[in-house]
Amino acid sequence: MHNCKGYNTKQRAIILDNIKENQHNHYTADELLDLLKANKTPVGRATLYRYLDYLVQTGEVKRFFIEEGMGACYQYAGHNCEDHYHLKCNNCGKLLHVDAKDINALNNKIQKQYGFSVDLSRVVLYGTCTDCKTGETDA
Amino acid sequence: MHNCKGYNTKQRAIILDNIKENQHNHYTADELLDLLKANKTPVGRATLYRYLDYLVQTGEVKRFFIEEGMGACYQYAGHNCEDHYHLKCNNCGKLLHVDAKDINALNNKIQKQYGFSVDLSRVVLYGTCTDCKTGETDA
DNA sequence: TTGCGTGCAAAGGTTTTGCATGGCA
DNA sequence: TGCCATGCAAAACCTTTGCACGCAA
Repeated sequence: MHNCKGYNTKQRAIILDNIKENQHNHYTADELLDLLKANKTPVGRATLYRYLDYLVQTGEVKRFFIEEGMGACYQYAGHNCEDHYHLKCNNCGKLLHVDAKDINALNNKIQKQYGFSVDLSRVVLYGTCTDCKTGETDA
Repeated sequence: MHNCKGYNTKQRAIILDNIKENQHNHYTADELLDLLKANKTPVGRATLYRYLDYLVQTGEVKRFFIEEGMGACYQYAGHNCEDHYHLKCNNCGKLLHVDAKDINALNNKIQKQYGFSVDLSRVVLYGTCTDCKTGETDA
């Protein structure tokens, strides 16, 4: 699927494995580099960025912009993201996968009214999750 | 309101006036610098960034990230703040501003079902606009 | 063997910071 | 007058790119 046009290298396996095994977390590029270094399987900076770009294109990995300056965050999403969209909590960083039927209704409206086709796999709505709202913790 | 703790300088008035007068548009920092230069009222880069940060803090101006990578966009919010969200065409890059009442309905559903509060000001839906779909032109 | 993948270092673009000067109150 | 704001340039930051070598198929 994701490797039908590229080579299967040691580095790519390492990168994907690490993201996949920590799919409940999101990492910046630097954090991933550190993680891989800590696991004694370091990977070059350019290699990581290039492969992440590729994984984001295929949809296997999601890229977020959480911090308001710069520094993208990456998180494993999986292959079947078309029937889900994502809610990202600004506070705790939690990523929720939510059934797409509600947003499909919105998509149809947008389609009819504006002729615009929303790419559902890229939908990420930012906000605050239940836990962070009730706990009122500003971390 | 926004100037209760700062000085009222010529530069700040210029910056705010320009953003306010074009509140239907959004600008990157560079675009704002160019705009001010074109109006023959240039302002220093650092001054612009510093004041924009301040306006974002007070809520008078919204900052969001459209392009995946870098370059924040700024837009006057003022009193009639979150009355629209954004549709971004992946092909031609066009940015559509759309009435928020449809997505407000979605937001309410999400709120009830998942207890998640969506930050409407950050909603950007990516997809393909009418022109690019029908014309099939890759710009 | 072919040609993509890798890694290093340098370049690229955006935002922040240090410091001396200028201007508001 | 006191203090904040300004502007320039340099630094900081994240990401991309060029190039020579290495490795998968």
